[in-house]
Amino acid sequence: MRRKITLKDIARELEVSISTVSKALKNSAEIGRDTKEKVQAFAKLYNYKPNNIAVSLKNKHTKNIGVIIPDIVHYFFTTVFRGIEKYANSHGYNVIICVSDESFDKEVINMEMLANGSIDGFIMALSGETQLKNDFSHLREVTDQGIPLVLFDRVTDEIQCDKVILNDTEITHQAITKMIKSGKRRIGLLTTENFFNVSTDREAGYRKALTDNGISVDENLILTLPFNEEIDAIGPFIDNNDIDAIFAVNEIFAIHAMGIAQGKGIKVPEEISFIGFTDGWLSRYASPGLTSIAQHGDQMGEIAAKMLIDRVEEELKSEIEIPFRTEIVKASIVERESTIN
Amino acid sequence: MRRKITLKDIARELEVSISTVSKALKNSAEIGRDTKEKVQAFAKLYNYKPNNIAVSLKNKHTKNIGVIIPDIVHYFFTTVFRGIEKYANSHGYNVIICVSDESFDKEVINMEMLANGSIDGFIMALSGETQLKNDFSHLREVTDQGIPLVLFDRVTDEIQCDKVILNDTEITHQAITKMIKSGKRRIGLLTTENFFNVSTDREAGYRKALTDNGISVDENLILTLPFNEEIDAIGPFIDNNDIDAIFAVNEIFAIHAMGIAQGKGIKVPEEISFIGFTDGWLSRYASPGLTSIAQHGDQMGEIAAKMLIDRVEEELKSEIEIPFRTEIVKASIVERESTIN
DNA sequence: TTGTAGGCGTTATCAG
DNA sequence: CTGATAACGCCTACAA
Repeated sequence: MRRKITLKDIARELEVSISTVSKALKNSAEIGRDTKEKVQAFAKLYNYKPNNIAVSLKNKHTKNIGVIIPDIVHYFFTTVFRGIEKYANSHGYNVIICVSDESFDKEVINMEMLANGSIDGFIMALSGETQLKNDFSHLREVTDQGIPLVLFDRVTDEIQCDKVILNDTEITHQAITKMIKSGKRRIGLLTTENFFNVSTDREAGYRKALTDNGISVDENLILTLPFNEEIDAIGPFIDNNDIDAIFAVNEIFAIHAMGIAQGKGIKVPEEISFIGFTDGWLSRYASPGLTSIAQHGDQMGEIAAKMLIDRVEEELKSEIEIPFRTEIVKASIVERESTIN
Repeated sequence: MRRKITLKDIARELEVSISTVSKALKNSAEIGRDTKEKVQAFAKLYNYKPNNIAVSLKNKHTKNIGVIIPDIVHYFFTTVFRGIEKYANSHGYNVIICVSDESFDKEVINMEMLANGSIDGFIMALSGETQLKNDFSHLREVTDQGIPLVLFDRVTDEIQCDKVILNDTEITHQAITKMIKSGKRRIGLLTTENFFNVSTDREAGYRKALTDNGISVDENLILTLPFNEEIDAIGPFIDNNDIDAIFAVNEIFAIHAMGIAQGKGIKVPEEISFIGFTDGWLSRYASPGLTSIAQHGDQMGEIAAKMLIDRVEEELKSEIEIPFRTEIVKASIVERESTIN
């Protein structure tokens, strides 16, 4: 078990000084040709690689990005993460990922763990509890220390930082309008507790689309479902409201609702059509295929990573402050068989 | 923008030495009560936290675990990751995750990035290309340096290290036997290229179950599908082989096949029954619900993390060598409506 | 009870 | 062209 070799080891073996070795390996012009060659050959032979930790300590940046998301077994977050990882890796950064599990406390603990030098910046989506409590002191803590932060999807106006969001309101407006155009009038909305900014935005799009098309909003057609998968309310909701279309703020709700409708012998999409947010595996493989809103998580992730890394690297070079930006990713509607074209 | 405070800062402010501060914060008996109180109060006030990087450099371990998996948008890997993250976090470790994307080169690059001091050990599942090439020099490189490694699911006998695997052969045997017991005789197997150890193991279970039950293996009933989702072959496969059951080595193949069968008007499970590996969202929400093999990814992840952390921490304390272990997680069959009970 | 010094591995500045 | 020295932030054996 050959231990990792250090500059010091090379210096000792070659009977030169540590700094000579360091410079030789960087091909510094200060070092003589033969010394350089000797050192480089030796280093290659013993597979020398600088110790990341020591470099980090010296340079005061780690080339690590911290990502904190509410859940990993979740198509959308997974794709965002993939985008982050892809961009980060191709730019020499590693990704440390923590899962808040929708818990405020875990989010705080994770941030503290990482904020003590382990990472150069954060990319995160707020946990449900954090949005509920509306307490962002841990984020402020971090930004006050000058650690760059990029929020995506689940964001808040309370914190000044870079953000990447979806055009939730607009795309929902489009989707609802599409349903109306296809002749639907009694369109149900399946949503989550409204402390989620995304649910609020989607509901706004829903309401506006209806009124823009001369349909008044019937509050009975809006069903708020709890966090966990308690879906018993969907059956009666369909039965009692003369519904002819359902828009759901996530894939699971949509698939559930469609299954329940099919179980009642209701024809999809003729009698009830369905659209769900998140164009994941479920939407693709449902039968009939579920028309859905593609959130382009990969793209959001790449943008978030780019914003963060750009900021990190700018701050290294210059002292000029970059203003915070909010990038909006445009969702798209993926048409399948659960809606009338 | 208040920068992070260091021991040196505290020492300067309080006009004591750095080591006094260091000891005081650790409640060392060497330090006088009032000095300790003064230092601790000051540290709390300014929210002092030791710099992880400096501690890592000093202690020569980072409290980071490197995880390398082939894919993240994949139910099974996601659950394993969740298990790893959960165990690691509760033991003060962070998780750095890299995605090999089934590519040998990416796997190598990622390992090299992390092996230079960033992590205390690796947990990984081999990429498809790595299993195909059968080249594990990058793993050996790492283990030779004394970096602990735990392989899970996609493993190899070529490398001596801790491993966590599923009882693939056995559970497949059980599942096939179950199908036979329910009256099925022409049982098809949908599998992937056999360089994956898991596919090989599952096929072995399939073959053994048939012969154990007096059914000879018909090679026409084994369909090998490529990596990507090329599924055109499934239709003819069903048509031409008088098939009455299908076992698939993953969820997607199973769902695809079931959809194709349903499209042909074939009754599930009476005419053809289905079982798929991976008890993910798709299996749960398919209609009919897909009977599937739960791989208990969370559990595999926790075990892998425990094995790794135990080894890392043992090596710090003592010099005794812990022998390598292979833990076997027992899968279970989740019965749904795609099979006859 | 407190402080000094050396070191973890690297880099950068400055002197020779 | 090469080397000594200091520094990044922390820890600890040893000295005072």
